[in-house]
Amino acid sequence: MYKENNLSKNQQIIFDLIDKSSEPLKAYTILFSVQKKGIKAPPQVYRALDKLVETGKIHKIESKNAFVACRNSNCEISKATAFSICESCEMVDEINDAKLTKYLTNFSDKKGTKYKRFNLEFFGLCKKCK
Amino acid sequence: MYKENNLSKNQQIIFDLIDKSSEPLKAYTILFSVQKKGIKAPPQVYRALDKLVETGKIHKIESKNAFVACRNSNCEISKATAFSICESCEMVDEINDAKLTKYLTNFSDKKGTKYKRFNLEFFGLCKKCK
DNA sequence: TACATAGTGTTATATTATAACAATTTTGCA
DNA sequence: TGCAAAATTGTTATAATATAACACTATGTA
Ligand SMILES: [Zn+2]
Ligand SMILES: [Zn+2]
Ligand SMILES: [Zn+2]
Ligand SMILES: [Zn+2]
Repeated sequence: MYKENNLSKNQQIIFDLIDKSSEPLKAYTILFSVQKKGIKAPPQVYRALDKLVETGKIHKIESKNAFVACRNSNCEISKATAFSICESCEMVDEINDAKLTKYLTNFSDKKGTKYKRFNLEFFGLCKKCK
Repeated sequence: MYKENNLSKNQQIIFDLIDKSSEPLKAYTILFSVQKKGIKAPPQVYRALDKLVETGKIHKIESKNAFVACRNSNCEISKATAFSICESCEMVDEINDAKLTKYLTNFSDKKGTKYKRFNLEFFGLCKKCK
């Protein structure tokens, strides 16, 4: 079963839920939603989330402790993530901007250090809320 | 007492602790450290932290749930923050790069939306750990 | 003084996340 | 095919992070 799509049963259930959601989902919201499917305890949810984040299927919105499905081509396996977050309605959109990604991926600080990963969160008002 | 430096007693105690620290501090680490000074309960710590974040004296490192003192000129009151985070030793440095700030402050997405605030976290290895 | 705003102290509780252990399923490969 | 390693699952308990609610005190300004 695992081979077919490389997601395990719990991972698939939880990914489907996140993928269908129009807003970021929190771990315990997910837990309550999937209890009817037999996922009953927090570790089951967190383990699936960890794996999905690791493989770039989902991203964690750090400022919200919530998870969204990746809408890009897996963000070079999550080395370069950027989001816009509405401060009014909580909406989150993944930003897919090649120039921005390039700029930040190539960024080096004053000591000349380059970084191998970044996460960027923009805050403001979405179109609806403006 | 408040007027002298615009920080209240608890705010000053907690700011001093964070400011002197060479690494990000977590709320409960702070709580344990200041109990001898009479700050005994989580809400006292979180309220001070909230105010210090709000006024730009400290920043929250979202990926670590920890707090650092601002090392810039208060980051235009925390509208534009960027950090480098070592994945090995946990060290965090605030990035102060005018070009980067300008680039991101002026960034507008494909729909032309501009954002009023951002937080950027870079991950990699610091000089020591490389 | 008197009022509004900000800060404090306290108890309890909500929310987010992991440790630890036993069992089963899947996978890669001899 | 058959076996061991790796991944996944299930479960209980607990750790770590954060807020609600309420009573009270200090401060700034009119
Ligand atoms: Zn993505
Ligand atoms: Zn909105
Ligand atoms: Zn700063
Ligand atoms: Zn380091």
